[in-house]
Amino acid sequence: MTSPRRLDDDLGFLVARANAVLTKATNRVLAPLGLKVRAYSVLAAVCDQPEGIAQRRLANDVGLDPSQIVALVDELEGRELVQRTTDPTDRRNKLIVATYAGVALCAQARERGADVVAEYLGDVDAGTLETVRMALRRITFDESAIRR
Amino acid sequence: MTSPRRLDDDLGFLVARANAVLTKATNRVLAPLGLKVRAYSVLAAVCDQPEGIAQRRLANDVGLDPSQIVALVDELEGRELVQRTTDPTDRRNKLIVATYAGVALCAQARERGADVVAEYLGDVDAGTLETVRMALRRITFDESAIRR
DNA sequence: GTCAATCGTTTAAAAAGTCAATGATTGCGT
DNA sequence: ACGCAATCATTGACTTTTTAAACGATTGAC
Repeated sequence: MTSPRRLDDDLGFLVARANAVLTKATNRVLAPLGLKVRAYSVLAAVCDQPEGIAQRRLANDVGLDPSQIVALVDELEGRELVQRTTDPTDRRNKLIVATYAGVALCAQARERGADVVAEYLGDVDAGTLETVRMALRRITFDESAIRR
Repeated sequence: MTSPRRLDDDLGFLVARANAVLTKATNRVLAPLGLKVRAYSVLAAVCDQPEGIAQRRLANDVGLDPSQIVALVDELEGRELVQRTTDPTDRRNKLIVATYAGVALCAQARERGADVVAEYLGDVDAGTLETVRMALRRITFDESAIRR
């Protein structure tokens, strides 16, 4: 009914381009920390769950295939940012927990990521910023929408 | 200064996840038209320039590497959705123009893409929707921001 | 009229995403 | 107690997307 008239009115296109820009810029500022956005998102998701999180849930939370999580956790574990232990209550699960160093690095990465966003949206007031987040969350997490 | 406390407060992360969701869903609805989002964006960018557009500018408009445009335009040209002619005023340029069929298919694709967005954000009022677009456009096109 | 720059194109390599299969482990039904 | 289906992490193969360097053709500037 209300198709966009021009390409840069197309929300899907805008999200894609914004993602490309933000990913590139964020990768650049995360490079000194030895992280890329994918590794950062995994680390952050782990840090969000101090009790530890199963890789399955991790994959779901960050929106990646479980097979990719393996390599990413491997890398974080190798750098001692994260610990991998088998869940005693269900030995199929591997519980991932962030180390002190992991939490610290994550905080730095968060800061730098926020700087990038501020670089582009610094002069946007907090209210509209939250509106944007809300819309994106709806796309990302809305269970009612038909997917798959 | 104001880092996100949790991963799903991170705007960059939200954009990335929303992009994944929208891309997947849009690819699905475009499949019957024989298009994917990348080809659609190229076709749409061409349709936005009825006088024709050079591939270089095309690459810039859709945010893809010029080398990718070659293959995408090749495909569209093979399907007669687009015509490629060398610019008489500058024979280095190739001018891309959409055919009738191209414009028609683009309109269909636009419609289907809009349907996907409506699926997720249908109950969001037009005002906030435009706010979201504005923010994304700022990220995508803001020349003042430090890039590259 | 030479030289640097720009264009489209080709090619190669890296990164990211998709998908099926495997072995270990669990919970359920019987 | 036992077998069966389901779930988990992991591996491997495969496709798509991204990134980068190089090339010949063409142009504009000096």
